[in-house]
Amino acid sequence: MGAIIEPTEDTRDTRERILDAAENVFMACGYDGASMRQITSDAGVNLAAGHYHFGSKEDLFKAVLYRRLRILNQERLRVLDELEAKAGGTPLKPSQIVDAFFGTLLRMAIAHGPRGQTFLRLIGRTLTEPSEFIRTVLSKEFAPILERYKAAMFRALPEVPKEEIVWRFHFMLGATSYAIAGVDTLRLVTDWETGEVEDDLERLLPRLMSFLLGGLRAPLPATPIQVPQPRGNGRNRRKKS
Amino acid sequence: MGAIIEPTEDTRDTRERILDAAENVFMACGYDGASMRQITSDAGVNLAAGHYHFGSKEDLFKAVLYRRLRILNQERLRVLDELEAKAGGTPLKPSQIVDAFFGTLLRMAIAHGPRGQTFLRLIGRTLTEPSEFIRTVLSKEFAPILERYKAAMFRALPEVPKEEIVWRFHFMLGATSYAIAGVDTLRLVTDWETGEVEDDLERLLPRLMSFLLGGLRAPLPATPIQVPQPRGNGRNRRKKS
DNA sequence: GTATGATTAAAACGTTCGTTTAACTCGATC
DNA sequence: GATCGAGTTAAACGAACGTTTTAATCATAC
Repeated sequence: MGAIIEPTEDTRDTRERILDAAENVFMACGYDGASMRQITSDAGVNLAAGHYHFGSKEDLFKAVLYRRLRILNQERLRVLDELEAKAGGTPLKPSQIVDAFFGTLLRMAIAHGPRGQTFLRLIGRTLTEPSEFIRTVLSKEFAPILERYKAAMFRALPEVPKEEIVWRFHFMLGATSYAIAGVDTLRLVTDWETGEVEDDLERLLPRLMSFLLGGLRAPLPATPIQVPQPRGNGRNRRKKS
Repeated sequence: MGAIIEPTEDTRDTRERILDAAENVFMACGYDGASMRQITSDAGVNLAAGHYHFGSKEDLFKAVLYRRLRILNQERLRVLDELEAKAGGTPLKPSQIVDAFFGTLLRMAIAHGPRGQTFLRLIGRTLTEPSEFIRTVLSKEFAPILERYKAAMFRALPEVPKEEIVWRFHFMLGATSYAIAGVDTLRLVTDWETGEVEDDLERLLPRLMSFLLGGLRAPLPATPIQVPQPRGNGRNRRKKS
């Protein structure tokens, strides 16, 4: 403190102001529903400033995604690296991998406060938008991460067919994205007895983790045509009831 | 057959042609991304026909949702009624309830062919669109169904806190919606070894059901601050590892 | 002070959107 | 065969959109 001016709403960089406003509007309205006019208006800057700093609406959307996604996925890689280093050559436990991927996501969102949660919901929405350029963005940013985590999961569950693991990872992604993105939707549908969203986000982590691990460890479905399995297929297949 | 003309693309009702085209476009582009011009053009009808038959874009979207959602949810109620009638007064098994809700969804989608799958993905997308009028539509259509299923679930799992059940139902909804809506998104991200979508939809059901039930039955998370429970609070609270 | 490069501001461009209007077609009804 | 109403068509409306242009502003270096 002293001579340095605090980054208040009025002194923050125009670029960041636009990014923050865009994050909000894109989350609330979706990519197509958001307009540059509303974004720049919310940010308190001129309409042309958006194009001056980011070029186009598409590039602004990319910038919004990249800003936090890059940090998140770097952290995801770092945590996985650290776990694997500690484990030496032995495979990780599935719970460790799940926590490294989904736990990191939620912990970072919590750490970033309301903005983190906004971004969380934006991601949840974005993953269901099949627009061409959005898929390209997601593909480029997620592909290396998912490859690493897939590999770790294959090593952790050698007796489970890879196809099943991939599907279950997909299910876990869905449960997580949706749990965050759709909170208000379903809150409106049914008057369930959940508290405030802010409180919930911290309680959500253990809840979600339990669910994800339960699903991941569930007995494999009785496949009508079983993919030829080399060996050792009969383990960890019992459920409790 | 004979004098009756088959409902081909050219003889079907204008209304239905518009509904089908709208279903496709809304699924592919989202509500905001879709335009009346593209919908009516795909349907091979005049632009004004859309407004003549449905009034507005909003009402067209509602009509698209209602057309199948009504049937789906009626069937969901019917199945649940039938199960509870068979069970007499005893609570249902959780697996029965999950299958009645999510299994009915997937089976109906399979039964309706490609159109069923399109609708499935449309629903998956729609549930993450927090637009005001969409939430109203979903609320009105889903509220009674969810109340019935929630009640059945509470009866089936009397020892589990209701809050946890609701959350896990939420997670299950997410895993399901996303598993369908996001298939292509993630197929692009990672080159996982899944076959064709059409084949997958039938294999998806047992896979998804295993995952959902595994998550539903997972040990409850170790809650740091337990909500005051009237009685019988000490059971099934252990995590397994 | 003046020149310079980066940023902001206001205004307009062309396009596309949802929606409406008005004319038109056509089969059924009397 | 004139009437009428439901359905269809072409054309246009005003608004909102992304984007561009042009001028004004500002700090900084000479």
